[in-house]
Amino acid sequence: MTTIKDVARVANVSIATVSATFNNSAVVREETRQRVHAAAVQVGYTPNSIARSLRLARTNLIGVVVQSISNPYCAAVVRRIEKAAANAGYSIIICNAEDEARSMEVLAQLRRQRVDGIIMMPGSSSARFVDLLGKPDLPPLVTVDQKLPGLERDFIGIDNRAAARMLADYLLRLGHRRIAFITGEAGLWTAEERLAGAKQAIEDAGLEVDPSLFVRTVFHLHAGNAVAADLLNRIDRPTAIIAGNNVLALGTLRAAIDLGFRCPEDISIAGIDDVPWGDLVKPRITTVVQPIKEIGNLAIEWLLERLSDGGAETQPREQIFMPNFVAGESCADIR
Amino acid sequence: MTTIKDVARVANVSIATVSATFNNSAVVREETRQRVHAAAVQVGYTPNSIARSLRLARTNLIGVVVQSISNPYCAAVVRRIEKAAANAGYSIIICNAEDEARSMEVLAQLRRQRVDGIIMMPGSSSARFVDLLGKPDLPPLVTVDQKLPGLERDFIGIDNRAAARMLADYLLRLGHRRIAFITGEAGLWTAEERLAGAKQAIEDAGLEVDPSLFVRTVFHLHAGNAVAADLLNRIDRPTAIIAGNNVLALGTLRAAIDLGFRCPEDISIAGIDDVPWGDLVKPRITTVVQPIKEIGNLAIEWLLERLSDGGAETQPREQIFMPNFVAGESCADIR
DNA sequence: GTTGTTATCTAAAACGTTTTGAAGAAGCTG
DNA sequence: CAGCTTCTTCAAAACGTTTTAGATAACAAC
Repeated sequence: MTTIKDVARVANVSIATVSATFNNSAVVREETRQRVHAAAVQVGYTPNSIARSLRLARTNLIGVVVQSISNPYCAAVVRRIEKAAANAGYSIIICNAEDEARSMEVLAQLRRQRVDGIIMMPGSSSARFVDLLGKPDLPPLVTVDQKLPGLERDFIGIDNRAAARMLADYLLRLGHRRIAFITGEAGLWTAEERLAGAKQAIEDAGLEVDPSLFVRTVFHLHAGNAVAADLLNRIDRPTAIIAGNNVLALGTLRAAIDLGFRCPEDISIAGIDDVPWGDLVKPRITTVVQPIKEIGNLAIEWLLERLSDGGAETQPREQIFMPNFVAGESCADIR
Repeated sequence: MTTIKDVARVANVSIATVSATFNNSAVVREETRQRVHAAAVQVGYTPNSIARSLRLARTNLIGVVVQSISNPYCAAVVRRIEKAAANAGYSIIICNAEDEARSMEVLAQLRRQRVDGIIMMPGSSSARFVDLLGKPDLPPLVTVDQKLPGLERDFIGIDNRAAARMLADYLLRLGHRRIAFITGEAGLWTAEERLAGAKQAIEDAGLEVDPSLFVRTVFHLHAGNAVAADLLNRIDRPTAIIAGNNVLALGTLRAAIDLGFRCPEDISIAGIDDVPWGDLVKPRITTVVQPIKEIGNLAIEWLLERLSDGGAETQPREQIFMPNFVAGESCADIR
């Protein structure tokens, strides 16, 4: 692989001049600039970012940590992030961190690689993990989606209470009185918030919440399936089910169909989070969707601000987007 | 950020010894090793991969180029790749390359970053692009999914003719005689192969192929929707439609439902490629699925072989996996 | 006492850049 | 012509590692 030295030799200048030329420094004479460029083409020179990074102590790399890139919500956000990052001259290293142990490894690895910053969609929220993320020796870090209690870092997410409330209110207006809610693991911020939002909406409507209708599972496909089946098999089954997650919504729908229920005639279903090509599922599921584009863009914007001079010192910021209600065909009017 | 020098000073050894310690060299005395480790902890040392990469001329980075990470098929493959790469001590830089111009930029960027290798799922197949990919100054490269004509590089894909043929044969056995086929852009290898496979199956059954039933579109959601609607609105509409892609299959299903057709009673639909949580769509679409896990693992395996000593010289290899037929509920028996 | 051998450590060079301070040339001013 | 600017180029140092060739010490063998 050819280096700046080869170019310098062929162009008959010093390596400093070649460097200046490639960095568009104004001081190099036009004629020299052309000679250098010609030489670079001749020897097939490609600048070495590694050497550059070492010298500048800046890699133009951003680490992106997600639970699984095959989760379509993550993938959509990552795509926005990659796009915005590329525009700003940054590349992204993507890391799947299924569990906490792997998350720790991944963070250590990113530190070794001297990424300039990290965007994380956390999957776990243990104290030890929060501790690690809070350490000042980690590069600038923006957290997305899952808010970690006690973590003093930039955070971007949605109003999960409002999201659940929108769906509950909608169902209440349609006349539903027995509304079930399936949510994710205890301790996960989004799961808790969504649960609280739904409960609040029901209470505000002057109804009594039936705790047995509020069930937990893991944010995973087949788990949702089983839990939904349980709900549907009850004698006093609910007339509507809100799923706390896109995957759970589909799982619930599938369970209902498999048990011979029609949606929305026999059971109404609504979900939080978009599902990819959700508008192709029949019936179209009523849902609240996150502004993924804005979330991805803002994550990069904030991170780049922190990377700029003086950006490191400012207080942690928080942006809570309002999700959008999108009516589908999965909820029946039973008034 | 602390360096090897700080560790050396605190441990009262030379930097060479620190380096040897961290690289588990056998020559360093046990007592020294412990002193070094203690010093490293004390000063909070994290090795600098950048410096290491510069010295070793090896980055342990792999570039992964996809059209869009939000395509679920890509995401699934990328996830396998990331996992396998991480196991082998490699990180991946992910790049979205929607069009050819962007692909070129991305490749130049990866070259500057001195990635050790590249895995690419190409979106375009122009001669200029193939030319660029064939250049020997590119790092080792494994192409996946889309085979580029005339490119002398490792390739991993599926037997697309067989995939289309499986579906066509299945529909023929069910009594269908007017079978339509929606495929992607002309010139794309997968699209052409699938088309050819379907045609062949119909001819082999002694039937005449009606060219007007073989239509093209872009591998994109709403395009598929429109094309499918066209087919369904014909007087002599087909009794079955094969979609050349997961997204097209869903688009076709949606178009059918929107036009008031029932699937499979009024129209049978089958597709190539899995769709994420495809088993949640009602009716479950009959499909052939790719062995994504095997594809991802093999891509890394081959790439790592090329990175090892002498791996660069071996002839380009090709692995064509056989996809798996998975019957759903979307095709009617009309015998 | 010389020579080898082994075990452990180190100084210095190298990897490919960017940047700094200086130097040479050319042009202008007085 | 001396002195001052301005323009352009360059040598050398630095970034943080790994590796090579050698140094030192301890010990054994002759």
